[in-house]
Amino acid sequence: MSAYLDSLNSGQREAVEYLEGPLMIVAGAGSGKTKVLTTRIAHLMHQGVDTFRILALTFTNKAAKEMKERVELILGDNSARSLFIGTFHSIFARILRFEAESIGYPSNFTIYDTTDAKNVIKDIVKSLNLDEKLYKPATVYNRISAAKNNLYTYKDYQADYDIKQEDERSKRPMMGVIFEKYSKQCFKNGAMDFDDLLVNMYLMLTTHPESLSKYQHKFRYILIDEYQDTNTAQYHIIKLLGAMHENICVVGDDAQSIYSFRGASVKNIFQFQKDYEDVKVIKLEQNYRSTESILLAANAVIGHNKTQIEKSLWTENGKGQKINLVCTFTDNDEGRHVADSISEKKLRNHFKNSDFAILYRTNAQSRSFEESLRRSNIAYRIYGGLSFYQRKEIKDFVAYLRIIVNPKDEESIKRVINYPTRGIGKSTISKLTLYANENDKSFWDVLCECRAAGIGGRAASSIENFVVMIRAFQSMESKKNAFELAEEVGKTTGLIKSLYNEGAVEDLARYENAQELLNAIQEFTQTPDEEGEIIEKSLGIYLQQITLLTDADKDDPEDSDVVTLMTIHASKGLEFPNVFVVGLEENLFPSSQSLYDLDDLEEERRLFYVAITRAKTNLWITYANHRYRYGKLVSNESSRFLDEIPEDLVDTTHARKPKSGQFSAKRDPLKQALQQRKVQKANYNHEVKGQFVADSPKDMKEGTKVEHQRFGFGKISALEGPEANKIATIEFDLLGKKKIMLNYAKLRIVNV
DNA sequence: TGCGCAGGTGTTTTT
DNA sequence: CACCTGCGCA
Repeated sequence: MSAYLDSLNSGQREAVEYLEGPLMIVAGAGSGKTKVLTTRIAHLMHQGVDTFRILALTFTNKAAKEMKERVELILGDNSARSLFIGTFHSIFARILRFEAESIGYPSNFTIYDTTDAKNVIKDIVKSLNLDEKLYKPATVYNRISAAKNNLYTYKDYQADYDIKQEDERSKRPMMGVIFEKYSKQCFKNGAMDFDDLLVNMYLMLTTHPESLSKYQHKFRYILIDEYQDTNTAQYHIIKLLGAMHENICVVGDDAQSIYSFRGASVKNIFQFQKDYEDVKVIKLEQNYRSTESILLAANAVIGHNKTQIEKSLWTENGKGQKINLVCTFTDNDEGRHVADSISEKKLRNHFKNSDFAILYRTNAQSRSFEESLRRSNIAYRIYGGLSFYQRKEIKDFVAYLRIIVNPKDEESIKRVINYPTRGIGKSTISKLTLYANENDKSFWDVLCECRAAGIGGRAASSIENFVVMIRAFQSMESKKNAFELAEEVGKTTGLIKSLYNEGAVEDLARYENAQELLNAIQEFTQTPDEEGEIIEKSLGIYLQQITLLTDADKDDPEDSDVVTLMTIHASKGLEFPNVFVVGLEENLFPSSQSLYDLDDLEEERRLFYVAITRAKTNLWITYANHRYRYGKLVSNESSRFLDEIPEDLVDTTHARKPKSGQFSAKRDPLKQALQQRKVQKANYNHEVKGQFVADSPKDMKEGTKVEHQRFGFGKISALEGPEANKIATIEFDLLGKKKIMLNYAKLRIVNV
């Protein structure tokens, strides 16, 4: 039989082998959830299920990527590549690309990120002459988003009595009108925001029975990760897609539900059992990740929540070290203490940087740790925060590309029509907008006939030049690939040049970012796939992909060894040998916004539970008596959650109020030793680091031993295809057989 | 029209 | 503290 089943415990194995009919896996933290999901997919394929009939949905790209890689690893070949594994948003975007026209959208629809969406809202609030303090873009956006996540259209919204009451109470009676205008504007722009990807998927399925039936047939097996985080829209889509075969497997843990602010509802877990007859429920309660102390602490904390599914997580792992509770004077001391602890732990126990994670409640907390780590010469990486694609210079560049692909995208046109400066000012824009609205024309069409809109003189000729330029780009689209086109855009628009000319240091960085965007597009077009598979690589697809990428999706360099800094939200699903959970203070964690609502407070507690359960071996929990907030030093009480951890599990050596600077270890002998170690390590790393120069495909023959930049070492076992485009089958030491297109793969020959 | 500066304002969490 | 906005000036 299949060897991959052998490493599973009985519950896991049952979950993998129960293929037909609805299945709910209640999987506690660290109980091997990902292993079950990936093995299940591999098992399905092993049973002869076609890859394109399996749909697996996750919440983050990272989780999707890991799942794909692990399936590949189990199967030992690249047959996993055509699996539909991805986030709800990215998979639906992919499907909607095919189906968009049936609901009136162009297939090259633009995907608006939160910033784009807020800009549209800002314009609408202005055009309605509303109080911009009251109708702040973020507030309006959140309200609309919440409605959409519940599948409310603007019509539903306007008709709902309770909503109306609520908006009037908060003095925002025009919310429904803004929602309507926003929806119409996005549609007119051929654009969808994040929520629309769900809403429109639902709309498409419910209004086009033939499409619904197509996807119901196609996806014979559906798997949903983190089911406790699904919102109403996602819930209904899953239900629709799975209605024919009812082979829906959901994995979830109510204790880890931390996205209710995004419309997620734990109720979906309970509802699942009511929606289908004979739902098989399997609980995974053995934790393989953490020491007993860590697990006991986590269980004790979550025990303070009223609402939860009964389960008890246990482990066979040893008791392990006590949890370190650390109190410092200020947030800067907190940073220093964490950096020092990492140094010390590295030295004593020979951990790598990547064995450590610092987890915090809010992104703003990263500052003190960045400083202390930098000072201690510890490499780190912050996940989250501003994505590469949200930087101004990148958004500007992308806006041009978006216009080429989808000229209806008014938002993008407005963003760059006068950047770089070409003398098309505010008054001209508002004239054009007015004319467009009055004559029911798209902004682009009005640009094309700007003189009819009453524009003359210099502005008119500038606009005409702009239109000619964009049209020229559009006609290049069929002749050039995405990279060549983007390069042309950078040159012709003067975008690259304007960045280069600005001269200051940060401008140089922006210039380099623009170059990096070009590199990314180049890579997208040139390297069809890791395995050399060729799929469509149009500019339109590229643009739809990048909006859904976050900073966390960026690949780490192969040789990177860094401490991870991230929010607790972002850490879900990950594990580290050593974890610092920081900032355990009232008003911060639990957040000040959550103190007056039991449900909110319980969600904060679940968040703390998630944080604790990331740790495998060592856990530190820290807090500071004083912290800079808005530039002012404020004092804090320790978090109520700390009192919920049984005392006997905690080491309080550093928990008593220290004097400021107590933990700064200027004369620490450890530090000197560390310096030496660093030098050694650098030498050692040097060999590994060395520039990876790929060898020519011509020199590769059957039997040649090679090294792949990502896949490691292997041997070519077969060659096929024409001389100019040879495809090699390579047996990798770690990953097994893979087919690689030599023209695209980066391989170097290993001399034995 | 464009840029620089002063002042106000705000912090959860993310696809 | 850091970002954004609005205002005033060239």
